[in-house]
Formats: sequence, C-alpha cells, structure tokens
Amino acid sequence: MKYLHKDIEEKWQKYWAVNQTFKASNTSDKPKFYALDMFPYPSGAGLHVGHPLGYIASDIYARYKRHKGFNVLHPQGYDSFGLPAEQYAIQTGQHPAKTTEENIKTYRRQLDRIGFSFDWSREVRTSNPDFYKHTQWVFTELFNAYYCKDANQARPISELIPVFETEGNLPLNAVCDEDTPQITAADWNHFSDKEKQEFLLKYRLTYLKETTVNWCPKLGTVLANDEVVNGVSERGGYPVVQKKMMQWSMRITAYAQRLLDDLQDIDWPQPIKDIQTNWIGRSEGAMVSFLVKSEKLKEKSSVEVFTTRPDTIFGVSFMTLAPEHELVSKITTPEQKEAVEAYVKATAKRTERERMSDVKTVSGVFTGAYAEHPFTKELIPIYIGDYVLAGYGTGAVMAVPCGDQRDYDFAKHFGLPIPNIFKAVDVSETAFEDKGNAVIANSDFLTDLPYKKAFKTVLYELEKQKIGYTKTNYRLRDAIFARQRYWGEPIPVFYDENSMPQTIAKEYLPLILPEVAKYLPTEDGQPPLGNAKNWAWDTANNKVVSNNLIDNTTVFPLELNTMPGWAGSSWYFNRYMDAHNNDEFASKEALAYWQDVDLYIGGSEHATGHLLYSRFWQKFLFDRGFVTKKEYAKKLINQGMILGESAFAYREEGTNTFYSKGLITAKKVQPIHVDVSFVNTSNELNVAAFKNWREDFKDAKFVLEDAKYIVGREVEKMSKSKYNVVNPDDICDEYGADSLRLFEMFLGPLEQSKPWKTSGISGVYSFLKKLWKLYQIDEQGNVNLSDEEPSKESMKTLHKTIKKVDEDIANFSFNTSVSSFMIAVNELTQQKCNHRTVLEPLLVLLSPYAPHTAEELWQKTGHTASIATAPFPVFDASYLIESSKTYPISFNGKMRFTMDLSLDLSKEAIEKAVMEDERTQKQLAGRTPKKVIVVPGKIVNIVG
RNA sequence: GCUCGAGUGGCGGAAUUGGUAGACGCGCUGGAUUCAAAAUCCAGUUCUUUCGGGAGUGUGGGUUCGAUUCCCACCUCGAGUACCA
Repeated sequence: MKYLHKDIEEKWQKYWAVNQTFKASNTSDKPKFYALDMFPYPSGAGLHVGHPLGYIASDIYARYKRHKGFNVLHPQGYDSFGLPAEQYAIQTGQHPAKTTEENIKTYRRQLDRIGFSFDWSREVRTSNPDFYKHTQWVFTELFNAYYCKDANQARPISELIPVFETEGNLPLNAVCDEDTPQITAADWNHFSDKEKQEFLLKYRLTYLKETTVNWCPKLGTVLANDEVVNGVSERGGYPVVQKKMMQWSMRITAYAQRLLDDLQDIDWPQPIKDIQTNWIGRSEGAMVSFLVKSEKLKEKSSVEVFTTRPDTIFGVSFMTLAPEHELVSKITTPEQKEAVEAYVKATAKRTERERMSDVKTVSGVFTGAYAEHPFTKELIPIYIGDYVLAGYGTGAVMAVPCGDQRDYDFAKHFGLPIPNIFKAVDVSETAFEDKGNAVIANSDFLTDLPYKKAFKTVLYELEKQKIGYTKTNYRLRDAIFARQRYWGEPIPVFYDENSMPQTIAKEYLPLILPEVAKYLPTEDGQPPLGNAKNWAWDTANNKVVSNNLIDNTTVFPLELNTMPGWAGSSWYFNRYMDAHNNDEFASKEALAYWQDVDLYIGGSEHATGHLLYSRFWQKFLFDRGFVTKKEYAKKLINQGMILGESAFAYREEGTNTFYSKGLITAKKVQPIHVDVSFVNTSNELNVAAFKNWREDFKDAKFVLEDAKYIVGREVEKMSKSKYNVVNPDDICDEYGADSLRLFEMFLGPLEQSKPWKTSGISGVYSFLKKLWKLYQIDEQGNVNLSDEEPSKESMKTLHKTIKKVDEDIANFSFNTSVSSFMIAVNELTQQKCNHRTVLEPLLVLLSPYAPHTAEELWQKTGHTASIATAPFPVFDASYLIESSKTYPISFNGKMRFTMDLSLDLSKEAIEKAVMEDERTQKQLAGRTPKKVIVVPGKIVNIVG
C-alpha cells in the first residue's frame, strides 16, 4: 500500500485530541519535566516554516522524556497583546480582541496540523482577563514592595512606615530614587498624607516619576531601551526622541547584581549570558567630588563624578558636564551664557540618532567656571559636551586626556593641556587606555605605582579626606512600564483626592480593558483609554463606573496608560502549572510540583527584553515567597532562524522587459522579488502566474534562455514583503507533517541559522516511504511482519540505532539522529528485514519524529500502547560487541591499509601480527621501524 | 572600536577523550524498469594523476608517531554592542 501521510496524520491527530493523550497531571509518582516554548504573538500572517523549528525541537524532547518515564508538562499559549492588532484596529475600527481571536484560530489550526504534543488544556492568552488579572496583581505587589539592601530582597512597603515614624530614613539601607532627601522622624511625622505618599513612591519597586524617556512620536508611545535600536524604534523604524514625562517605571536596577550573579547557576547559551552581562554593565570605580570655584555661586557647590580610573586623577586637566546637567545653568558665567544656552538648546533638539551618527565630531562649550582639583588644588576649567551622557553615572566626568581617547580628542579640539601621568608611555598622538600595563608617574603619592595598587591607594586617600568613595555603577536602567496604547493590560491604579496613585486590591481584579470609540489617542494627547466613557473607580463599591461620576471623594479617575508588551510574558511560565486557578496565579501545590522550566526553547532576540525582565519578576516573586525558584528556566536553547530563499526576476531599467538570469550580464537590470510559489525547484519561473500577479507585470515581456525564464536566488530573512515565505500547510499537504518535522531537524544544528530549501525535503520524504515499505502493509492496511527470529545483523542495526539516537537526542543533536534513522532504514532494507522483533522497537524509537506512523502500525498489529506511555526500547550492548576490528595501519601517521584483528589480542600480539604481515614488509622495504604505536581498538602506527 | 561565534566537496552539513576526513541528505553522472514520463531500484560523485600515487578541513607557523580537533599569529564572514567615563 502507498504511504498515505494525510490519512494517517488526520486519524492520529483526531485520536490525540479525543483522548487528551498529552494532558499532563499535576500529581504523579514520576519525576517531572517541564519543556517550554516561547509562546508566539498571533500575527495576521499566520505561521511560516521558520516558526515551528523550536517547537519541533522541544516537542521531540518532550516525547523523548515521556519515553524515559517522566511526567512531562509541554504547554503552549499566545502572547496576544501587541501593536499589530492595535494598528489594524486604528485603520479598520475592528476590535483588536476580534482580530486576535481570528489569528489565534489560524495559529491553532496550523499548529495542530504539525502534530505537536502540546497540552492544550493549559493554554494561556495574555489578553484574557483571567490571565491579566494576575499580571495586574503582580503589578500591585511590586507597587507595595521596596528593596531592602541588608536582607538583599524585596519586602513589603508597609515595613517602612514605622521606620520613618521613629527614625526617619537615615538608618534605612534600601534602594530608592537618586534624589531622595534624608529625612528625620520629625520630618516624616510633619508630612501631609500626600507628602507621605510621594515619599513612599521613591521606594516602591514600581513607581511613578518624571523621567527622560524614549518618545516615539510616530507610534505615539514611549519605548523601553531595548525597544530602541540604533536610535529608531524596533517596530517600524521610526525616529525616537528624548522627552521628560511622568511615567511608571520598574526598579529592575535593584536586582542588577543578582541578575548578574545568578547567570552562573543557569545553563543558558553563553552569548545570551554575555549580552545580559553587557546590558547590566557593571563597572567598579569611585565617586569623586570636585569643588566648584565660581563667583556666581553663593553657596558651596561641587561636581560629583563617577570614574573607573581614579588612579589617573592627577591627569585631570578639565571637566565635562552633560548639557542636561543641573549645575550647568548655575555655574555658567555671564560671558559664556549665550554660547552655553545655544549649545544646550541645539543638543536637546538633536535626536538620539543624529547624536549617534555623529560620534566623531567633537563639540562642547566652556562654561566659564572652574573646579578645584581635590589633591593639587589647581583650578581646572568646566566644559559641557554632548559626549557625556546625562543618564549614566552622574552626568559629569573628570577628563583625563592622556588616559581616555574621548577626553583626548576633546582636549585636542579645544587646545586643552594633556598632562602625561604614565611612565614610559608616549601620549603625543593618542591616549593610553591599557590599564593592565599602566604605571603611574607625575602623580604625587601615586607615582611609580602600577594600576591596581594606585587604584587602592587613591581610594584610601579619597575616603580619608572625605572627597570620594568606592562605587559600583551599572549601565542597566529602570524599565519604563507604561505605554500610551489601547491593546495592553490596564494598569490597576486610580488617583485619589491628592492625585496620588492607589492600587486596586486583589479581590477586585481584573480591571477589565474598557470599550473605546477610537483606538487613537484623545485630541488633547491622552492615551486611548482617555476615550473610554466608563473609566473611573468607585471606591465605595469597588467597581468601574462612568467618568461622569468622578467626584474625587469616592469616585476617582483611573490610570490611562497600559502595560508594555513584556508584562504578561514575564511570568506566564508559572501560569501553565495551574492555568485555570481563579484565585491565585498558580496554587502552592502546583508550584511546588513543577517548580521551574527544565528546558526553554526560543529566539535569542529576546536577550535584553523578555529574558531579562522575566528573570527580574521571578526573583521578585521568589523574594515575596510566591514561587520556589529564583531562576525560572534551568536550561535555555536558542534555535536558529530559518531563512528564506528569495527569487528575483530581472527587469531592464526603464523598460518592462525581463531577462532570464543567464542573460543579464551586459544589461542594467533591476532585481524584483518574485513570489517563490511561482518558481519550481529548478529555478524556472511560471511566467503566466507572474504576469497575473500584479497589474504592472501584465504586459511585461520575457527574454528566455532554453525556452525557460530562470530566476536568481538569494538567502534572506523569511518575510511577507520579500515573497519568500513558505507555508507549513503546503508542506503538510504535499509531504506530510512527519516530513516537515524531520526535515526541519535534518536541515542542520538547532542553534544555527539556515536557509530553507523545499527541494531538500525529498530526502526525508523518501526515507518515510522506505520505512513504511519495510512493514509490508497490504491493501487492507494490515502489517505483515515475520515473528521469526531476526538476523544478528538486523538486531545490531536496531541496537546501534537506539544507542546513537538516545545519545543524540540527549545532546539536542537532532540532525544527526535523523541521519542515524536513515542509515538504519537503508540497512534493514538491504537486509530484507521484516521481523517484528526489530521493526516494532524501531518505530517506538522513531516516534519522537513520526508518532503517527508508529501508532498506526501499533494499532494495526494489535498493540494498543500509546506512544506517550510506551517504554523507550532498551538498548542492548551485546549486539554491538564484536570479536574483531578493522584496524587502520598507518606509517608515520598516514593510513596505508587495514587489517582485521581480534579484539582480545594484547598490544604485543597486535604488533607482532602487523609486523609479520606482508604488506607491512612491503611498506618497510627492508628498513627497521623506529617505533610502533599500538592503540588497542583504534590504530597501529609504524614510525620510522 | 570592543565582546562573542564560525570558516570542511557544487550545496546543507558529519567526524567520541587528537586516531581511516567528507557520514547522512540534496544536486549531478551512468545504468535498470517504462512506449514515454513520474515514481522506484542499482552504481558512481573532494581535487589531481603517467593509475604507483600525490594534495587536501580559511592562511602561515608550532606541539605530536599522528591535528578538522590543541597552542600562537593573521585573514574572512556572522551575531551582539557602542561616546558607559
């Protein structure tokens, strides 16, 4: 009978759905295994063959673990809040919930066709109120917590009030806003309610503060740092400008050190760890105060700088402040006022992108003010310059031109002195930045000290004289946690009579996203939720009511911002453990059983976004005792991207004539993307289909070669706009889901990017056909296997394959395990093996890839064991043990011939046998070898 | 610039702790079957050769009896990051 993949796959997919074959239980005697994929955003375009790559890998591993006797949790869901649905809504008026629902249907249908073993009973959707009510709850927990540096954990904010009441904030060692003043108990007790609330906000882990944000005017929203790439928005590529705004932020910086330290405990790819380490950007150095000497200043004032090279302090010849630095206006002398103000204005106008594309231009202005060097007491000029960033360190630097290239360039540009404080180093051309080889000179008490020693000595002195102290700085910033958008989780906050934020208590969540007439911002620039008619909080009845009822005594306005895209994905992995729990995000029992993700597969593009934020939330939930693990994913694998093979037709410039690829050499042509579905495997274009494709090609002329139009090919990212998308549905139609799954794995190593080539699929497809053939299935669908004893050779093939595939899957080397199966089928075909003893275990083993075929056959032959519960075949080493081995015989490391030698021969016996062989004698031609190296079981090498 | 990662046939890619380089698949060549095609099966396929061999894993060195594998220098490509003081 023919291999009818469609019938087989349909039948078993239905069977699994009806029998809930892959439903995981929260109670089991088996050890647990949690295999997770990064859940997709359900876009309108549906899946292409690149999307399921990681899902296939995790699915194989999940099935493998089930075979090995684990209770496996392998869920899937949707990250369903997001921008595309909202933009579609703005254009069409269609509610995002509706398009999202439709897209999810398409996704589900496509995923089902590929035959994944997902436990769909645990599906989550971040846009479901049942789900986001818990996202909102995490927000309120963060709001009601602060970070205690002594305990090194998050604690309830309520703890702070008695401390403030009795001692003020002086003894408190907690993370807070940089500008938090010191207060005494008396201060606190004299605070009004509003002042108390404002003060507490400086400690909350999610807080409201005026901050400089990345504002994207085109998208009408703020963006987090990781959403800005090269000064433009990651989505859409629109310009981004800096703007001061009142914003919700998350105090992720409180966790900077722990996020760094705990990387050591998790088995994640080194590149991801490196990226996160870089992003957190820890640097150790010192804070140093420079006294400002300005007649204009009445009170004593100083500039604080952060430096990683306090050892070079005697090389300071000027200081530079960021143009935005608060001291700038205070210290600027009247003579310089005009120039400084013009410069500040010009900098503010420039977008981040302009500032970056212009790195090489040195610019700045002298403020007219001077500072006093803390040791030499010399006066040094204070400049402003845009190479100093307001957001890092203190927004001011002590410039050491001989030791820092940027300071050097600045000094050269403005003709400032470049004192050399390095021993035996020439700094006339360039700065000397190599601190490992630095020996300090001309530096008073630091002279002749190497870098490390000088670093320690100067810090000791700075601390003694109270002009500086050791400081660790992080590049990581607090994450902006609000978007001026509609399609996101509402922030569960209302504003009380003092206009201070108050969270909505857990029992009244979810705060459901309101209906709005328009998804655009309001006319006065408020976020889209400003269009909602019913968007006020009635504190008497704890429910949402009409805006008309706002009286600021019991009914208050609700927050108009929504949460950013990464909110739901920061904790969803815990939800799968107990997806239908209405009271809590997951029960204590479920959390205690599943604990954490054992294998997490997804793309590396989330390194500084989702993969960092989710670690932060998990640590917070851990601190507050809600989860059992401080890291949620033990092992992470980044699957590579599957690239598309774009096709191009070549149109001569200024004409509508297309030349076949071989004819374009002398012509000026413009390559045009052609839909890959018009091209066959030999790169031949279906001209008729192409003409019908677009109006402007209707009358196109084609110059052919050998009566064919041949297209050009190029590997690019798979995308709709490049017309190189391959739909998995088409592959399933023609070759079946098993072929698709096998082929995606066979393409190459999981973690590597690789181009998709539909022509290659014939290899795995014919492998499946050959496999099917082995079972000699007749027209009635019966399997005709022999119950006689199989040959030793066939048993060896089986057990060799078991051993290899077991090892390969355990190492996530899926491509080589597919090869092993192919070899096995080729061997068994050649051996004419049709023995049940060999072929049934082979199918169980193969089922991670082709369960449908396997189950089909098990059923037909009267076996009813579900693949999910069938035992993994036991590997029997005895079939692999051989009595003899083909030894390569080498002369000076070069292989000359082989000899079959018994494996139980001693070293001496092997040497004797080899030396006596006539081929050895021929090679030696009478000479005596210097040495004979015998590695039992491996090789014999004769040196001489 | 800095930090990682990778360079193997026409192509995707294999190769345990250093031990017969090119597994497996695509493509290609020849053959069988067929009126023919598709499908299937068989044989071949790194380059070179005077048919004994010789060369060969980006380049140049080194360690070793023996290097795709280890070490040093360089070249190329990819990814991340970028005035971070």
